[in-house]
Amino acid sequence: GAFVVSEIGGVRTVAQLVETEAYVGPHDDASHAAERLGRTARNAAMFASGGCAYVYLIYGMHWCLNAVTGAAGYPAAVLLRAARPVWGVEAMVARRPGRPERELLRGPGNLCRALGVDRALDHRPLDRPPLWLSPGAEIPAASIASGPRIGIVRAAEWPLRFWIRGDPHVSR
DNA sequence: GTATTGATCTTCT
DNA sequence: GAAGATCAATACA
Repeated sequence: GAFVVSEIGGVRTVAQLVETEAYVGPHDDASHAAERLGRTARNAAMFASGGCAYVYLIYGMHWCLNAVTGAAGYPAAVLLRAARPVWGVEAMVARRPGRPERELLRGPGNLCRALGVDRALDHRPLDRPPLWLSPGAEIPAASIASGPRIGIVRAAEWPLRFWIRGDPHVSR
C-alpha cells in the first residue's frame, strides 16, 4: 500500500506497492546478507541502518530494488516485487515500449526498469529525491496474502512473500 | 492459460 | 566456472 516515488531523468513516476518479499536477517539463508555469505561489496547496503535502498543486478540484466529495514550491522530488507502505476504512466511506457499498463511494474525487474532504478541508487536514502517511499492507504490484513518467496532454493518454505489478494498487478 | 528455454553479466567459489 | 531474490519469446493446451 505504500507509494514509491522516483524522480529520474527529469520525470516523476509514482507507484503503489502490491507485492513484496521479506529477507529477515543473517539467519535467513535466502538473503544476500546471510551469515554464510558475510558482508561483501554487493550487499554492503543491507548492513546499513534501515531506510536506504539496496539495488543489485540479477541474471546479468535486471535490477532489483530493496528497502533496507534492519538496524546497523543487522542485515534485513524488503524486496519490492510489484506495484500499481499511479502517476507518470507515460514515462513508464517510454521505458517499456509496447507494454500494457498492468505489466509495467509486474515483477522486481520490470518495476525497476519502469521507475528508472539502477545501480546508481544503491545505498541511497529512501526519504528524499531521487527515490523515496511514502505511506499509502492501509491495507486490511484480510486482503493480504502470503506464501513462499519466488526464485530461491534455500529457506524456500518460509512464507515471506506478501501480496494484495486478487490485485491484477501482482507478479506470477 | 502452462511449460520450456535463451539472454546476459556480476559475484563468489 | 557456476549460479543467480528474472523476463520474454516460443510452443503448445
